[in-house]
Amino acid sequence: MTEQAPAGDVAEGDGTDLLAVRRAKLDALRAAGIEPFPHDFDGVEPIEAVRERHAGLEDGAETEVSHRIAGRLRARRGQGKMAFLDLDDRSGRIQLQAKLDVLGPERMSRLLDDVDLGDLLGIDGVAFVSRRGELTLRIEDFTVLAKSLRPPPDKHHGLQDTELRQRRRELDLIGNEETRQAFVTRSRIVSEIRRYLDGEGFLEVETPVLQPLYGGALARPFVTHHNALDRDFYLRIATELYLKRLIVGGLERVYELGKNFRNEGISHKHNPEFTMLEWYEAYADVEDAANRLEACVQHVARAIGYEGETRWTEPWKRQTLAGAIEEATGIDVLAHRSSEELAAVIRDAADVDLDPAGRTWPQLVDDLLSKYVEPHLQQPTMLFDYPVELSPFAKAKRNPDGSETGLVERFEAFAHGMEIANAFSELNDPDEQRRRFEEQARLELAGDDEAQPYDESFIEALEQGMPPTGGLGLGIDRLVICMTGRRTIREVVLFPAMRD
RNA sequence: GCCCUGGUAGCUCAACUGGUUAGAGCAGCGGACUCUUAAUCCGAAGGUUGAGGGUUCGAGUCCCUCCCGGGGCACCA
Repeated sequence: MTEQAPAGDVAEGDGTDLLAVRRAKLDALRAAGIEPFPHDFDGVEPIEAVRERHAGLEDGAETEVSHRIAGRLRARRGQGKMAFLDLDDRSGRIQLQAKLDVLGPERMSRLLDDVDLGDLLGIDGVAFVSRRGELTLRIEDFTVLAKSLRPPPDKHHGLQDTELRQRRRELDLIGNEETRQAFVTRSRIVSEIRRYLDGEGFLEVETPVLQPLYGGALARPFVTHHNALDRDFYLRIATELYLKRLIVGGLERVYELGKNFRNEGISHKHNPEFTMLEWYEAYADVEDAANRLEACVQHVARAIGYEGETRWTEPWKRQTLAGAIEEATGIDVLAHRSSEELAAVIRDAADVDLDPAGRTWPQLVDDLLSKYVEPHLQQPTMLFDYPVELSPFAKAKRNPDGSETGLVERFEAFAHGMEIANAFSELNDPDEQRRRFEEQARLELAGDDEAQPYDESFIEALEQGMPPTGGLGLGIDRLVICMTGRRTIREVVLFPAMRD
């Protein structure tokens, strides 16, 4: 960071020390009896509302309507005895006109000499439309609301440097309209998801972030330490197990929308902390979860006025996982249920370039999915019927004749080549759940370092009796990527993880 | 963790094959201008080229180490 200029030596200068120049103007305002950091400014109207009020006026039209607005000074086009300025607030931008014959020499000089681009101003002005058709407020009075002591980003190019944009997001938000739009949209997406679920009788709940044992997903956790208890805790990797205990407790429809933490690599679709929605619905199954996901996302897309290429509001494509893999690679994974057998088929497949050495059977299926299927799923798609080995918390799918399929009732939803959601008919047979945990332990020994730890208190909860339940997890950051047309998770997380 | 690639003024970008004093625009400073909108015009400024070392008569440019981004691989959602 740049050093602050020493106080005092700022009254005169050649203008090369940008910070000193701004501090000198701060002093000049105070010397003129103007408080540069006042406490409030009442009765402010959003710029967007001013625009709506005067929509349709002709070029050159005058009004007698006065407005009070507030925002950041973005540009100034001086003309001696008259000047145009642009002011931004969250809702948009509007042009201001400052005239010597309206403001008088004293206030005109304050506005043009002591106010800088980037300062926060309150404006009282009368609306008119310029000769060239721009809605403008003629400034009757103005108030400095906060002096800006650092220069703003380039008024035309904004802030381009990706590192600066993420480390100093406030500058990105000031300088880049698209950034502000993306985060406003993110906020609306989250609130519309809540509105939908609340309207469907779900309760929003909060479960522990610090957990004595992590679980509910396949991932490595962060570890932290509680001093008074002198023991380690894990930051949650999922809310799944606690939420299901609430279903056991009779809350029937619950959701939690919050941060999860996974100690994995960082990429354009992975941030160490990320926002996840999970909901659980008693007396429902995977089909109900699928229909509800579709309804929920469709509600959101309509509510935010989504206008991109993705067909959220049409019925989503649904197919089986095995079918999608076979379509893409010609390999029928269900016909080769051991790692050795599947590895041999993968080696023989002409169009498949994967090294199956040392991979377990579920890992191989996952490899095929991630490399040959997932990247091509641009439009919303649900893949059903996952192998039981990949799904330790999902209920088995049965053939009509009652025979085993080796599959579970589960789907994952994809869009823009990314997984965005994961859902299943929740396993509620405690003995079967215990066997799945033991199978996870076996996989861990076989080389899967992210297998589930055994959670006895969760088993006990299932022994208490959990109703049949449909559960779903939705990656909020990824949904926001898709709905805002951004390329990476860093573009939709305000302060993504970075080195110090 | 590995591979590739980048870091030049407050911001956005130039600078050929290693060659004079590292250049523009915006912002800032001084001046002109009462309907401009990337306002315009005149003038004067503004740089430890990410940091450190090396090669060379000479380094923004080549080499090494480190720091911080971006892309890819691996791992994951």
